[in-house]
Amino acid sequence: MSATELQELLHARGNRVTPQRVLIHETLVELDRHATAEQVLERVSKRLPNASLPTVYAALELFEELGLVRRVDTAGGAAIWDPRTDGHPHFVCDRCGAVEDVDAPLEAARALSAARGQGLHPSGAELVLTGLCRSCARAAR
Amino acid sequence: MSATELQELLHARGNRVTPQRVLIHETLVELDRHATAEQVLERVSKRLPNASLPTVYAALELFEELGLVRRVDTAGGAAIWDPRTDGHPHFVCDRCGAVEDVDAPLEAARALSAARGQGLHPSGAELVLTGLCRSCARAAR
DNA sequence: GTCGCTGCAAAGTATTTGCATAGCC
DNA sequence: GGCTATGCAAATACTTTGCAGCGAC
Repeated sequence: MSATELQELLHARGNRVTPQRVLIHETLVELDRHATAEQVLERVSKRLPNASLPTVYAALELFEELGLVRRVDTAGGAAIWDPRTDGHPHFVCDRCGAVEDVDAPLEAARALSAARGQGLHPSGAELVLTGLCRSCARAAR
Repeated sequence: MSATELQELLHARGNRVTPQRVLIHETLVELDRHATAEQVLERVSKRLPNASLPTVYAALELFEELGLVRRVDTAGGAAIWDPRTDGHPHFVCDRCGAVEDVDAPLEAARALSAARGQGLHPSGAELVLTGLCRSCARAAR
């Protein structure tokens, strides 16, 4: 998504186009990879030294409503914000907490329809695998 | 799992059989439903007034290693501990945070093998759906 | 000019850790 | 009796909230 498209999206909802929001969005696009709020701030701070963590959280939450990012909660550690729009599973290392994308489709269709059958109104699905990442598996041996 | 089996399992690993552990396990079996650490403590406290939250966490973590419960992290809210041994998806309400079991199989086979193909060593999978629960969907209208 | 957004500080929530003591083995 | 698990308190990590001032529109 371009900066122009972001502007239109924000205007359409009556939200203001602030340098912080533009920059945070740009950072997500540049990273092209999930990141924690802290990591986003780190990059944003280079060009906007006074930016704050609450602002980053507010912007990410807004972007989530806009469908631009997905928030993924990883057991214990910090949540990650993923700019990939396709649903894909994530892997979280039990030992070091590292998060990695898993290259596979999501396969949540049956769960979603089962949930609807139970009277729920699901809008999203997250599949999180846990275990040991490469380096931690090696260290454990 | 019976209390006797728990004892054997603990002994086999060199862990002690304490009243707290037995009671926490019993509570999980009685509940037969996912619960937060706080909810477990609440019930345990009725019979063991001095029981503490750190002890509950320690026991739940131990039981997780023993394969007796699964920890499920729900966005933002407290983690839940699920005594069901079959993998099944969970639904978390975006608005009120309520957690509900989804009655469907897990379907993580492709994700698991993809992860292995990426050199990871997955040992578990959690599928979490988000959206609005019955009452929140009704309130939103 | 108005009103939403930001930055700062502080609060809040969930979970973990340090340490002395109790109690299982 | 030795040593692990417990209970208490405090620390930690992450995220959210309150509020005054700034700046987008």
